[in-house]
Amino acid sequence: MAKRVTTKDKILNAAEALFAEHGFEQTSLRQITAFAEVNLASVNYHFGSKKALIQAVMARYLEVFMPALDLQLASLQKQHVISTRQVFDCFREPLKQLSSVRKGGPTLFLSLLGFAYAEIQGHLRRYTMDHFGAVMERLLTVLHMANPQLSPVDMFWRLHFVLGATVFAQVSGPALREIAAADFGETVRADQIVDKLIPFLAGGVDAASPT
Amino acid sequence: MAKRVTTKDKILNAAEALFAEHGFEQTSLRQITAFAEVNLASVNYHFGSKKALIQAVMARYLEVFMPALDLQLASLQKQHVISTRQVFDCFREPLKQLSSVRKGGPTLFLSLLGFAYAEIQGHLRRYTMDHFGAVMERLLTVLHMANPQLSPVDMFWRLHFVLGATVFAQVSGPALREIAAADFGETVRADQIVDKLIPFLAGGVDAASPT
DNA sequence: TATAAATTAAAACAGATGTTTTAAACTAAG
DNA sequence: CTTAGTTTAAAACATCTGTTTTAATTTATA
Repeated sequence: MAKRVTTKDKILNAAEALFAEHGFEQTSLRQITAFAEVNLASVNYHFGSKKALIQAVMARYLEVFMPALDLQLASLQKQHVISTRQVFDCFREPLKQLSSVRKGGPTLFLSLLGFAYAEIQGHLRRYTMDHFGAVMERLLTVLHMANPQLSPVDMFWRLHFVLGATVFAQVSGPALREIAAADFGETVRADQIVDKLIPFLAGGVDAASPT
Repeated sequence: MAKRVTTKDKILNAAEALFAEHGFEQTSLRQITAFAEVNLASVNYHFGSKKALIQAVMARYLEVFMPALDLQLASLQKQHVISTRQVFDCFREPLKQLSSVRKGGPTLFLSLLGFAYAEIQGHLRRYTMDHFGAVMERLLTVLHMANPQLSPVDMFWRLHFVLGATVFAQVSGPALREIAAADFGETVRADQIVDKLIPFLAGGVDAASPT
């Protein structure tokens, strides 16, 4: 008795695909409903508003990712000596688990996160802090364990540099992959960007403090 | 005989201020003309379109910044041994020179650049490559001199991670500075972000290659 | 000063957006 | 089968966007 695909799910899936490709603000409700082959008004009927739809799309991933990340960080936290590299490697497994949400889930999630952070900093910041504030705190804790020589404020800034590089790598990912393929003849799968990113981030965070 | 402030300059100045604060797409022509106290239609009269206005705003800074950067890079290029840190330090002086364009010019320029890159990747990429492609090539050259162990494609990716971190630090700069002040009681001037950023970037680029 | 050109002003235009309203169609319980 | 509740459909709404048009005004030229 396979349940039929509900309108609500059609909308979520269409919105997710279009959001990940073009961003939230650049994607109109008409594009979504046309792609989902449902009526325009059904978005506001099922979700109330576009903003609520965006949150619903993000929630499907965050509810899987955040607890998994928290688990990894908690496990790492038990150790007495922690490297920055280990902290960032904590993101790998939770990211992989997003494949269970959907094929290509890890890449989709990172794209969505990139656009979310790029377009609606305040909005997402509030949502993330409200729902997953504990995870973020644990992240800062283990990062500080890995880099006790860094002052809290310097770590704060570097964490946001990290976010910036990550977000951008994802948002610009498709375009950059094309250029890399054309200029260097090296095809890079979307999920391989993370492999290139993590050493860079760890190197940045581990750098000597500014004088 | 101080020349009166022309409508064209009023528009440029108002647009620059609003663009730097809210981004290009988030700033409407009506906001600009209201702030500049000029008629709405005068934008299209003097510039032709909003896109052309954006380019005009950017050009005022790029025409000062890019040649100055090229000079720094060319000077560094004469040396036989170059560190990544030296490459990034090449940006400091050209940035400072933007104070001659306007008070707070360096910060304004970085904000504009951040929004430009975040919102209209292709558009700005084309413009930059068309007008200042030689500078970008020289930048890649010296970066490769500083890191001969990195493959061209890896350097390509890291350069864009650098861009992402930089852009984001600037776009999110004001908000982050507020948070840093509130949470850590440390006030950071806008131009000091660069001091925190450069060590991070150099550390990231210098990191060992991914296995 | 008279005339031509350049600039400014006000209004309308054409298109897109998120949202709401109203009615129709479907679905499930009594 | 009938009815009540849920869902879908079509249209209109209100607002905003960049742009164009037309006329008035200012500026500069001869």
